[in-house]
Amino acid sequence: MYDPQALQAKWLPRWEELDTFAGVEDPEDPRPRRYMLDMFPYPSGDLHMGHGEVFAIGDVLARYWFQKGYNVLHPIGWDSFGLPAENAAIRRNLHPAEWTYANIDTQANSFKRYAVSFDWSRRLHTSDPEYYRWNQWLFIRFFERGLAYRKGGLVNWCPVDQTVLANEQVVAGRCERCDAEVVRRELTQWYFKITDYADRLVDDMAQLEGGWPERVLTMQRNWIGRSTGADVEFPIEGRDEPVTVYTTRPDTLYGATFFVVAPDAALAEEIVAPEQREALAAYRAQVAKLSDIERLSTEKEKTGVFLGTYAINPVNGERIPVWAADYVLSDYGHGAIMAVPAHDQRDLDFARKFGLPVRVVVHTGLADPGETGVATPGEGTLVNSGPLDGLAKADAIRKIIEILGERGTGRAAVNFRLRDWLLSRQRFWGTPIPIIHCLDCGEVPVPDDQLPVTLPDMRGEALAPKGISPLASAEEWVNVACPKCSGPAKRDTDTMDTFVDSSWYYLRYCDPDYTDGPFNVERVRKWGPIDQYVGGVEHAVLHLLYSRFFIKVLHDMGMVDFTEPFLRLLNQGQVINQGKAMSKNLGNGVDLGEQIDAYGVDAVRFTMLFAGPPEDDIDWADVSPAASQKFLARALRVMVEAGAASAPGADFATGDLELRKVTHRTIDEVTRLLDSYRYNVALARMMELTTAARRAIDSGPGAADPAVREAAETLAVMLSLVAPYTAEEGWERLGHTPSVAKAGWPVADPALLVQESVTCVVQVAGKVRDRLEVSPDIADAELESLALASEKVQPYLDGAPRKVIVRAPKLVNIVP
RNA sequence: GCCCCCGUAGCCCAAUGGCAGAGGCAAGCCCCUUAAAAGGGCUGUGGUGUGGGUUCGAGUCCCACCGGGGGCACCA
Repeated sequence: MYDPQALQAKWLPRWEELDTFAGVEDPEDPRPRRYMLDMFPYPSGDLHMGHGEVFAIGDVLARYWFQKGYNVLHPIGWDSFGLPAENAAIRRNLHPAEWTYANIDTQANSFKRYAVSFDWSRRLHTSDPEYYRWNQWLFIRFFERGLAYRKGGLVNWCPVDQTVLANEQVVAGRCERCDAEVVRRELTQWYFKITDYADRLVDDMAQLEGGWPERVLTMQRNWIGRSTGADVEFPIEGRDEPVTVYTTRPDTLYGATFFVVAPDAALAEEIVAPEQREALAAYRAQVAKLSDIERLSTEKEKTGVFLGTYAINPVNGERIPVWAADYVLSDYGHGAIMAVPAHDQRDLDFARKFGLPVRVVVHTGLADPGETGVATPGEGTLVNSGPLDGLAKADAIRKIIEILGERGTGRAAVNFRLRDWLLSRQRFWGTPIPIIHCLDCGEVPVPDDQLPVTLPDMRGEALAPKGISPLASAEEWVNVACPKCSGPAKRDTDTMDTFVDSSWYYLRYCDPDYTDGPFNVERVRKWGPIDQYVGGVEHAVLHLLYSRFFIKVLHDMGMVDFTEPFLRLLNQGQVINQGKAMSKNLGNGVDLGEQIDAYGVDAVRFTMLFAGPPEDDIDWADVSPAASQKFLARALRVMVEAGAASAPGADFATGDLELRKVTHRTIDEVTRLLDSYRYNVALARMMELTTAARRAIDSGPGAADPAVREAAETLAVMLSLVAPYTAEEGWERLGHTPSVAKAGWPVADPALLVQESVTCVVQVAGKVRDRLEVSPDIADAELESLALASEKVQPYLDGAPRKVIVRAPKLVNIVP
């Protein structure tokens, strides 16, 4: 009788004692190192089905590498700062730490039961002062390098969470966390200068090709949005300084028929003619009322207002009207554009709405945009463009940049969609920003020897969001002496985005108790970068982009010797139920703990991995943990019966040849399948091996045959990756000492992989007409004559064949 | 609207351009059993969403369309 709960009760305490996966930092350790990392969890409650999947996937790989003889780093920690703890604390009149650390304990116990091969000695929590101290230390280093700065401007404000958000945390105008519609607010906030690294963030993706899912790379590329073009200076009537615009199509400069500035930019107010001032003010008010969601709608009609002033086209001296319109963004490029309606759909829509002229300057062979309303952004020959006439796009761009350069009114330029990372938050449960504001000295970093700046003791109602950070009301905490002049000063009361915490936690795992810096540089040199990262695709442009940025900065600081943190990335699918995401509303939730209680840890892990490729979603309604349990019981019986019939150390060479071949073919295939992350197929092969061993026991050479032991031992080791309890029990029943995790990965004997004969298919015109048993190393010519001589083939041949394709030893195709 | 991925048996899924089926679920049948459960075994008529194309040969490569999923969507 297979009793998974009994196996768990038996082995879990034994494993605690054995501590098989404790980290080894012995410099003499000859094993090559590997770093396997799962995205660390947020302690929102107990582990759920999604955790069950990610950690099952990660654990197979970690255990596989361990069995193969690598020194594996496979750590766990908690991303334990964040809003849910704070909201829970307000609701229940607690300190956020109470809720947080209770959940961490729950999750830690669940992880242990789930038998994930973590090195528990490296555990960390980002909400520990020993951890966030180093967030502060890093912040100050960034500040010193000009990479952390404060500026005022329009920011995204989440009215529900009562804090600002980074651009990356706004999805289609809504808060990524709580889905509330964000509003724009004018506020002074802290930023990390990620835009300084925009080029490298794009260029270094070359290192990740093949190791990261293509779609994640695409999403990052889109997010960064690098484009190349030119800056062109347009004089404005009645203004001393020209206004620069950015365009990706400088070749169409002669087609500019009007000029547009962002209505919310200072420039609009500055250049508006007195008689249009009122109109602009009204338009600005109208625009300000729009939500982001309305503003971003592509369905929206173009709106705008004439500013009563004119710009001068620098290449032909033409006078073109200046408008303000909200389809021009104040924070991209220079907040102003030259409008070329013939070759840009947005400009054309605007021109048609307001009766502005359309001039074709690229002959594309398509109908006149002025007539059709369809812009022609494609390639073509330049016309109506003075010196550019007759040129193709690329040449025209080169030429016009040259002309502008000579006159000093333009130059080649690169622009990015990426904005700086807004990192301050008006919430409590995060890392205090280690800056002291002094009236005389300005922004003064807290001296390193005074770190960490710990959070004041606040709980319950005191944490309720008020639109400013709760820390502001902790007066004793806020008021300090300026570290520079000792005068009265105030601490910065914002806390850091928790994505700061997760941008470098994987470095600290290498030596989590290190006290001389955020991480042990030598240890990171040894362990880094991460060989395999496993986690959800929801972080494609959040955590993953921020981490890449951090590593590049740390590289420039000389603290790490690599430029990309994660060499390989695997995005596991979601666990869904009945075709839909699990949710309370739908009432289709499945609880991980309940599944484990019903079927056992091993069966749940097995089911997660067997369901399909790891990146596919698993519909729990389509899979059968009961069937997984049945298989594990069957596998364990094979191991138990083999163990009862023979002793360890048998000479496998004397065993049944047929079974031995199956075993070794399985080793060969499973090894290759695991190397390519095809766990579902690898498990199918293990099931086949189990069936073969079963058959050998029942109707073959019998349980005592050494080949049966060999198969059973192989099975125990392979299953240890997926079903550690079952495998451990089987390993013991086979007469071995725990732990099976240390048994070592089996190696296929090449002599047992060769087949004496292969079935060769003989086709005539693609249809199978005969099968021949041939030697696997038969020569093409011999196989061809054998095939042509076949009696079954003869009737289909009419004289000499036109062509014979031979793919020895498996196929011959005769074309009559 | 643009880009990417995926459509194989009732279901989940396999198949270096070479016999469409490895594994599992469900279903049916058989053995074991007094019986049931447990256990062991047997059973696959879909020709790979549709239509073209390339090839000696296409589930696999190319084109178009249909269906599902995802990303981007005033970034000049």
